[in-house]
Amino acid sequence: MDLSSDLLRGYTDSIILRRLRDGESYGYRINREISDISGGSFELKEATLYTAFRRLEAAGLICSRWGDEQSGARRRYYSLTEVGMEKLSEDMAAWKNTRSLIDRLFGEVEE
Amino acid sequence: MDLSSDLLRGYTDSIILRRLRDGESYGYRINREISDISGGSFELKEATLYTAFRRLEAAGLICSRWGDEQSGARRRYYSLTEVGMEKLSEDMAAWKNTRSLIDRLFGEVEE
DNA sequence: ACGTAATACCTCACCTGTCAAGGTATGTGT
DNA sequence: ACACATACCTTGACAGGTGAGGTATTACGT
Repeated sequence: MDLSSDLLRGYTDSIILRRLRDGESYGYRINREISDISGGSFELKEATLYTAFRRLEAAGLICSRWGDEQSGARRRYYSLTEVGMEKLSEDMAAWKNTRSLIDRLFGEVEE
Repeated sequence: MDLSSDLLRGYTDSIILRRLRDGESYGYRINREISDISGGSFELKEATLYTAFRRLEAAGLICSRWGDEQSGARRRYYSLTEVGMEKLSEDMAAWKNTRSLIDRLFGEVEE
């Protein structure tokens, strides 16, 4: 089952932040990890991913440096700032609330 | 805790459809119900709500009729079409998948 | 008589995030 | 030589959410 990214809109930033919580990483790898975790049912489009990096860096949630690869394509490495770590915590807490809210809104019994 | 509606974008349509599953209703009431269920932490903006009605009706998921209130403001009543009911079922199934995906993407242990 | 609030509907212009479609460059396998 | 994987990037169009505005009816207090 393919998941429409409309349903994940609003989570892209947090998903990327989460990928960086375990340490520095780069775009292509993050994208593959997300695709792997989702079992292929979802993947960020490149345009979305790189737009998100710009947004997150401008907001001071991540920072970047160019890698010094001796061979292969150059990579830009991103890492979480302290503000970014706090934001991630808030986002994960907000997710629990949102999840329970949507569950209730879709619930079988209310009123 | 206030929920950013960015996190709920993509669910507005389904949430409205769900409100109509128990029978005909109208905008103002639907909005109040959503607000009640969320305990006041979330409510659709009017512009969002009425935009959604247009969209859903154009898509053939709901249909509308003007009420014949003897007093008070006029109401436009909406109800689910068959296509709308099917769409709601699909949306609720998609939600379960999305929920589990985000849980995994936010998960503490993977790889 | 007048103002205010609740009910109930609506539209327009703007903003933001997604993404198709393009692009660049390096290294590996055939 | 050519395709493919890795790895990055930008532009323009599009869709949904929303602030700010609007209309109309009824009820209540002063």
